[in-house]
Amino acid sequence: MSRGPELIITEKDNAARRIAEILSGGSATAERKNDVNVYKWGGKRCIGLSGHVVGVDFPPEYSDWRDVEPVELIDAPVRKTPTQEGIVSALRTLARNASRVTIATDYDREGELIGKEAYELVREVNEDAPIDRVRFSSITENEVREAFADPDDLDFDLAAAGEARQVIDLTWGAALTRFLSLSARQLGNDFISVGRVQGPTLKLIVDREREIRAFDPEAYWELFGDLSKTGGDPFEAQYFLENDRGNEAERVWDEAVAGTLTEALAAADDAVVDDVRRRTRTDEPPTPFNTTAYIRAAGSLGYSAQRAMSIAEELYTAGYVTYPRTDNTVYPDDLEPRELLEELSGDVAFGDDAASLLDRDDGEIEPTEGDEETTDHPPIHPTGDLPGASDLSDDEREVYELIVRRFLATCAPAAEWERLRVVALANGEATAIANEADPLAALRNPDDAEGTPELAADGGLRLKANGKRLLEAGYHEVYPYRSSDERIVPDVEVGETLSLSGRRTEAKETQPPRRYGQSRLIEEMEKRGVGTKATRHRTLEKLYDRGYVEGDPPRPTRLAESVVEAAEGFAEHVVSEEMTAQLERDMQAIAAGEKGYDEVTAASRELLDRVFEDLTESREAIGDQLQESLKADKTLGPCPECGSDLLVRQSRAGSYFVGCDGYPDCEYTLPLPSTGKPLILDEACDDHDLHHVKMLAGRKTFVHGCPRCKADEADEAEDEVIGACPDCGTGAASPRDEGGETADAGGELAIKRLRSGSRLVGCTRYPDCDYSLPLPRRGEIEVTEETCEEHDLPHLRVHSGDEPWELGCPICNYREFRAREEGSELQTVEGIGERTAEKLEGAGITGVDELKSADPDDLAGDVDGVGPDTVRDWQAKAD
DNA sequence: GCAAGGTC
Repeated sequence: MSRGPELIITEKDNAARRIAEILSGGSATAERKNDVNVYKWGGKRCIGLSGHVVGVDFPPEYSDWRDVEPVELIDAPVRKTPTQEGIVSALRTLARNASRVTIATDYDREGELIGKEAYELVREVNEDAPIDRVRFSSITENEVREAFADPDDLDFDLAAAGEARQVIDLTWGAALTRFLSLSARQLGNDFISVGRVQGPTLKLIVDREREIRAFDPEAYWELFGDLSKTGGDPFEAQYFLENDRGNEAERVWDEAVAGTLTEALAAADDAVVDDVRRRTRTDEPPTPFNTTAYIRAAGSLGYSAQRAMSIAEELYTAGYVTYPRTDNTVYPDDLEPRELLEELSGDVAFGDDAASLLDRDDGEIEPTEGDEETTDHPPIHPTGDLPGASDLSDDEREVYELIVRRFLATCAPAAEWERLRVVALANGEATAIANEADPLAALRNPDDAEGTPELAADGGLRLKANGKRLLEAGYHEVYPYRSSDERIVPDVEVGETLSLSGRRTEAKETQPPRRYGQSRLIEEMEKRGVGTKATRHRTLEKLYDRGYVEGDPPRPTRLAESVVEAAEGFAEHVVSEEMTAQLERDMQAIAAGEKGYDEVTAASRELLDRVFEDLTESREAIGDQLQESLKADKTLGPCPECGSDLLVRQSRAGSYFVGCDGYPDCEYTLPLPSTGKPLILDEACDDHDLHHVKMLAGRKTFVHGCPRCKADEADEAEDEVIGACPDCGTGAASPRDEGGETADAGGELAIKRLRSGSRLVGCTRYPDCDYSLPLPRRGEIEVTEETCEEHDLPHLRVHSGDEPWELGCPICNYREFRAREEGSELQTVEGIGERTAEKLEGAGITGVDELKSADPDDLAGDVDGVGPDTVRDWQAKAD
């Protein structure tokens, strides 16, 4: 047996570094091998993989989509090949002379499989060294030491469960994806994919869209009035009816009854308090963050799921927060909340709040726990290493504070609310009139299957008001992301008379269910067991990339509907969450030794064989349907010249425009705005029968409308001259170019409207002179009497929204705009956020070039809270 | 070029 060093293998570099630190007592040194860190101390080496370093795939003879029938993939062999050559070869080199190997990958099923992959790579070069497995769910001194003191063996059954999943996912995914793509002749980048996770996720979105489309709105009425004590503030109360089962109804489903009740309400000047109920309610602090809860909270701050995960990843690699991909909602025993709170109390933003939790009278700190306790990683929480003032961008800072405050909240006391419910009976004529109405009709909800309930004994017209008051702010003191708004209803007594004013009846309609937002979808996926903490947000991204959903909240395209329909008809399994559930059961059975890998994969292949029997017969019909949908997703409406369809197309340069399906016979086109990606809306133009277009461009998203209307408006609009062109007009200072053309060619500046919908101030001699200044897309532009002395141009005023705003001189405006852009250019440097950029601008640094050429010591003297080293750091990063 | 699952 070899007497070489002992080798420890982890799932990722970060874990390798920390484990080396713990086991070596801090003496480990790092060394690069093939771009991989190897940590070294005494007779030990520790290397981190990068998740799976080998992948499953078919042999190369199956790689041509046209040569191989998709059905052949079902029984094709599946191989494992290295996908991370550098890491694999480093591992082989280290393993060759290792005397012992310890697998320390993550403590979950996928970690066991990654461990087995490492095991096999080791065995290829070293037949003898004993190979152990250690398991721990958080990388802390105690857990790691205990695990290494008592190592275990790899669980080959558990790893085999993971391998079964790999093979089943690959065969189903590849065979069906190729089948759909080939049948619709979509072979380039626009192939049509399906899989065990994207299938049910897409069906979830499409099913909701079907519900929305099938929804039939129902009219109803609600009545309100404002009550007040003498001299007191008014508070809103709502009409309701209560039956003998104690059920309350606020909605009136009959227009005539609503009319009578409105009359009754009008007849009352005051109302007598009939009932006052007061109770306190405990509002428990939130549970620790797992990935899904974190994505949801970041979502309510306006971050997409993708963005939230990438920021968390940054914070993790920088060492400020723990691993962001976790299912766990229970802190490990090792976590000392008191110590962590002490470390956090050093921060300027949340330090006082952290300290306030340490100062509580009862002294005890007992963090909350969620329902999900797993072995993978701890819940996401701050590490206690505080970032410096300029270490984070603004977004990173905001998200970091969210994670910190979530931790604070889990250590904070519950909040206490007082709920106050007041019921008042309208006085005067109201009762008599109200009793004329058929209150049964008022209470009858068409959706209520229980039938008509008995009425409460007393008639009349009753109003209720619900108030809530925060008695103990509790965790809200440290966690401002959940509403702690109060609704004040004053203290009143039974029998007290309140005056009634502000009576109103609101006509409403029932609303269709809402589309799922991104974080809501991820929550649904988790609830249904579809995907994992590390993949759910990526699956969503994939649906966007594949052209299955657009916009936010994601809306399915026609293509998505056709794919789901085709799957429902022929391969229901792949759009059903039951596929994952079944697989999960099989994996449990393999892990428990009750079923074999071969048995499970063979059964899955048989099922896929049967799917293909039906599918093959309908190949053409499915292909036609998919192609039709692909075209429908791009169709705006009829071409005015030839009657074919107008389609959204993309030029070779990448810009979007509207072109005719009859091209090249018909060359009709319309321009689209240059910013954003076009989304075709349901709404259509009455004049041209063309669908409206929305341009998706993040925060700059806007509705363009009917592209033909926009082009017509531009054609009809007169240019409005506002002055001389500074490049070629009267008084222009210098010769324009060496082509002999001189200044003072008589060019004038005019407000112009382009066919693409944008507006600008440009030279009347365009295209000979291309001087131009941008104008906002929205609002009426008024040319005022006021003149800019510097540029001899009128000030402009923009009328959009409620208040007109002053754009001022268009040249000055553009100059300010450019300055702002330059300022924000600073933010492209890692570590510089909005606030830091502002400070730098205050010191006269407005662009990256200026930053690079600045003297670090001088600049540090001019900017608060920034040292020369930080400046040098920025300068290095800006290069 | 297909999936889903790791990690960066």
